[in-house]
Amino acid sequence: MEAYVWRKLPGESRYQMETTQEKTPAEATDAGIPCAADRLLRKLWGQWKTHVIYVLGEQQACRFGVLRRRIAGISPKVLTTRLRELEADGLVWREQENSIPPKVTYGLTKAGRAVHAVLKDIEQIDL
Amino acid sequence: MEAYVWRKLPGESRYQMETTQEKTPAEATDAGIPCAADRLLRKLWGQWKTHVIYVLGEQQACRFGVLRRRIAGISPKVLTTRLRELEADGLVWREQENSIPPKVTYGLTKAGRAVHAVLKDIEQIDL
DNA sequence: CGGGATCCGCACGGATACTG
DNA sequence: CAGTATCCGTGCGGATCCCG
Repeated sequence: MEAYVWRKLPGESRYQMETTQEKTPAEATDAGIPCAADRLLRKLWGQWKTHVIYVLGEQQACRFGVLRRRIAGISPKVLTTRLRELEADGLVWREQENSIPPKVTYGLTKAGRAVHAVLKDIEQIDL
Repeated sequence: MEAYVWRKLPGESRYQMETTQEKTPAEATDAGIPCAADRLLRKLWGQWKTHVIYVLGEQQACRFGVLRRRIAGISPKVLTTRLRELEADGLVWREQENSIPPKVTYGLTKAGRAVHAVLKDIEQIDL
């Protein structure tokens, strides 16, 4: 592998490079695999997500307003969005009581608690 | 906590809400702490980063071109950027040989190997 | 080979206002 | 209370070209 041709031809000002396609089947296929860890970590991308998991992990359940107050600086819109994403990813459940005033409670699913545990582990390791 | 006043005044069409500032000092301070796990995970945000760590983790050291070929679809510019970020975060080292043709080698630092291990762990857990 | 320089689109997050 | 609706700036990633 790693063979190539690279030279400055006489009379040319620029260098020329010709790669001789030496990609092995292995090299061609073993790329592109979105690794398992990546799938999980992507669910935690974006601001606030880990923070939400943390707060929800400490309590059993939590209402929107409490969450919002415990996560200083987050706007309601963003908090809603993050919660919806986490819910779609199966990490968070949502329970709505159609009363006046409205009352919505959030909590971690089993998967969510697993992620919370992972976060705790990572926190221990740190660097 | 969680006390509030909320009512529809006679003659008004909209509801009124007055929050009585009930934030406890605890609630006010325990937010905003960027948790340790977050610090580490942020280093892995953005596309390709975990992939780069993976590939570098499997070999001891790796040249730019090889890396590029093993990560299908990444552009050289983006790969460079990611590598520079990982280097700045202390996860990757870089060794340059000022020859013609240039020859640059990358590898994981101790911290990088730790992260690689974490990735492997997460992969096991998955969901 | 291993990049740097540039341009460009758009998704993401923030701010503000409104509502049943 | 627990959201939606709207606007808006920027940052990230991709594409392209260049270079010793």
